[in-house]
Amino acid sequence: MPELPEVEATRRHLEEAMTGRVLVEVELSHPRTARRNATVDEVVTRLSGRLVKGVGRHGKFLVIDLDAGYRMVAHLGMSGRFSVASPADVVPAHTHFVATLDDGAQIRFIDPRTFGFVAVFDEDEVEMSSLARLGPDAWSDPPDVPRLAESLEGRTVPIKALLLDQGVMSGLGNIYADETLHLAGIHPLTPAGGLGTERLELLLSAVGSVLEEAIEDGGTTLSDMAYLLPDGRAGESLDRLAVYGREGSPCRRCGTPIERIVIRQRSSHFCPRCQPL
DNA sequence: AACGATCCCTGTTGGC
DNA sequence: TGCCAACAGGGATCGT
Repeated sequence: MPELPEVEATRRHLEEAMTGRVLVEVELSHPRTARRNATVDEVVTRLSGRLVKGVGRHGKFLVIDLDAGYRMVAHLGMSGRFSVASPADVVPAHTHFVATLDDGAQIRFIDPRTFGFVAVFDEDEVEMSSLARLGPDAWSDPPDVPRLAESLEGRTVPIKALLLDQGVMSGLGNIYADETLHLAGIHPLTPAGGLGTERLELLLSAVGSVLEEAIEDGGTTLSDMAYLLPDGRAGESLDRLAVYGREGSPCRRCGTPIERIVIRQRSSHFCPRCQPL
């Protein structure tokens, strides 16, 4: 499922394809994809004719700067992906959004489960949106140890749940949160507020290296997931995963079978020997 | 305020 | 072999 590395890989493709281009025609065919705005028509009207000034990212949100004071904000959700295509290319099932650029290319948003969205906000609306409540980006602007310690002070919530809290630090999802905790040697049920300076340093270091490596690989494509890069290629990070989806398989470090538990209704994978509680 | 549960959605999978 | 329930989870929302 798309997390920070997959969104960053997507951002790079969209930046190349969209920067300096004009959205000459916009089609939006699914109301759920437009649900952050008032109506489907509002999204289409606001986007049509806009010049793309740049393509950014905050956590798992894509933030595309437009002229006239608008920002296109998109989230891939569980199953969303963008495609940079030619109008002649076959349109995949579940294509809910298509923007045709002034060079003829098409930016398409394909999202079977419709957890993702495409929105367009003015400045005031961005302030009111969930974007404004995001913590610092886990890769490009990670908190330092004192700042993270302050966020975690007194928190009893398991560290795994806290890594998924986008208000503390944004970009990690279930896969890379598990991978990060394994690399740092921290049990996912460890109370967040109980981590000392030394383990917080390990944790932040692990966040950086896990994300860096995944970005180099173009993200993770799971066998049962639709995530693909905008050029149609699959991410290549799957074979590197140490714990996610490896319940019962030997830990790559010590050989102990990987265990799976449920935390906050989500699977957590860990090595009981490398990550003692 | 902090924390936990539920809901949304559909392609894939596993059990019978 | 075929069918269907269970499963996957990011973020919004609500209850405790």
